[in-house]
Amino acid sequence: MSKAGDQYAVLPVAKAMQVFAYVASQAHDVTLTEVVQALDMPKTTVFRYLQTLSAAGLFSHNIEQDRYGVGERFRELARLDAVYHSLRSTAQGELDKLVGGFRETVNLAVLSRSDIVYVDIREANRSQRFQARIGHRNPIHSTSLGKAIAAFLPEEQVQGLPVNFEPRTYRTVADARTFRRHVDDARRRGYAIEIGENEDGIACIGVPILDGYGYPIAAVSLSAPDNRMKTLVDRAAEALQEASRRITAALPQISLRGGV
Amino acid sequence: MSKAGDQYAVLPVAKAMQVFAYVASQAHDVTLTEVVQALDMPKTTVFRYLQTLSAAGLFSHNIEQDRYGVGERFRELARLDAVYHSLRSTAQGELDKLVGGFRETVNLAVLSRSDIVYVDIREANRSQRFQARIGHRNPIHSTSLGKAIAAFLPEEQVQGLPVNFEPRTYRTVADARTFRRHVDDARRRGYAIEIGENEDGIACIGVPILDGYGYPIAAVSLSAPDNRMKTLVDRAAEALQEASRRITAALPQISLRGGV
DNA sequence: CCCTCTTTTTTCGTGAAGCGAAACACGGTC
DNA sequence: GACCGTGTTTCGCTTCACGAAAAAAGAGGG
Repeated sequence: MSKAGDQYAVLPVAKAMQVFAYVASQAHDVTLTEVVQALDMPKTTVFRYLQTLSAAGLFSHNIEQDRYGVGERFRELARLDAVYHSLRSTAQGELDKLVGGFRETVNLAVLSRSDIVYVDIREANRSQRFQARIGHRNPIHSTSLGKAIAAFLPEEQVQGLPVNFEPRTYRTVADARTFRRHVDDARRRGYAIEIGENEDGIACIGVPILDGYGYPIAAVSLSAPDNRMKTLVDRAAEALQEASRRITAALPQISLRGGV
Repeated sequence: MSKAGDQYAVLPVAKAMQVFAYVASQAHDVTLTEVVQALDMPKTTVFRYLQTLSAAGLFSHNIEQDRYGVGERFRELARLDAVYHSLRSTAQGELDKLVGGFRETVNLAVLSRSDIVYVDIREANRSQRFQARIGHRNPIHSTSLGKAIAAFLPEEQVQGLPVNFEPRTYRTVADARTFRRHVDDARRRGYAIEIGENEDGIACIGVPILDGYGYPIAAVSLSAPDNRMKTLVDRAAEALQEASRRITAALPQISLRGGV
């Protein structure tokens, strides 16, 4: 494989990845010597990589047979990536359609601990200063994205959410009761609204994206200055829900349960 | 994570795996500084790991945005593993049932280049000396496993098989014509037979395992001394086909195409 | 348009630590 | 019981990974 030329390559890492790729592409669990012969590396070196990768959980080491195979941690990461990858790629077209139809900013976000994380953002209007960026976090309680996801989370998981009710504007939801009401409303309605609770003058309407098991793995939202938003709430909610349904349909049938 | 105590751990590899896990578990493509902050590692170090992992194809480096994400090579390996893992785990019970029902050795194998590779083996009779082991290879043309798979491969792929017709016993198929006939017979019949062509005195009957797209990703076989085999060909073929169908049904709906 | 701040890339000398030969231990097999 | 073919362990020698700090490349902002 390419190893010269990549001037910043860290050799142990590059070689360990060769081992990784070999083991992962075998249908059976492999032995130390098998890897050594296949990759023509010193026994000690391969031994150490196998140990290291096993310790990291990417491999599982079957002690009684002295065989190494792909580990559960790797499979978790792979499942997570499969879902997220599919989410982003199928959402792409839908986001484009939405931003094209409304000429307002459209966001895609997932839940991560007590925050929502922006995964994709399409700005209709590049002059806005405050827009979020990919990877940025916002609280659950101050965004329509967060409320939309919370609304469709299993009850016990909503309880467990570490919401801190940190105020973002003077309108930010400040206590559990109000939050609860907003979330219940969102569940009943099928979409969440947020008016200047995260950023003054900006309103948002958010819709969850459910996976095949009804679990809200993400949310899409449309955000606009609140005067403009008033006139298009209904149309936007409808369009967002349609987009969400289409994204759900294209998602792989994989459950994430505790994987996040 | 555990890093002390693992006396053979190679630090660069272990740390690179932390980076790997972080990137893979984010829903969005990440930036260098984001990883640095999240993992609290020196910037240069993380930079090098990201470069190394990108060079290995496990990550993709989005140059214009300077973001790193999971790469296609990783996804390939993940798909491959998902299929193989599922294959082995769902085959397990079926193999047990077969060996219990017939008291003969049962094998599970996949195709790898010009060989079949044993993935699981259940020996009814531990006194046999010649049995294959997990990971061992045998030629396609001398085994019922190979012929069963070849019989259900797309035509152009059968042509491309680098079969060398190396003789294993005096009965081994020695030319393309005969091989062709055996394979065609197997396709017609739904199972392949092999009588002393791989090992004197041992006969085998093999059935392909198709994935959801009809592609033969593996094969199961029952092998027995040929005198015993005579009396149970029909029953065995039936049982193997039943097992194969059940395994297929439990396989994930993922296509492997050129991934092997 | 230039200036400034942020983020990524490059350089470089030091010394920690990865390397691999070879020796050891272990479990089968003849 | 001696002999493979395994997987571990040790050990001394460099190698090569490390991270500070500087340079380059972008992104805003005045």
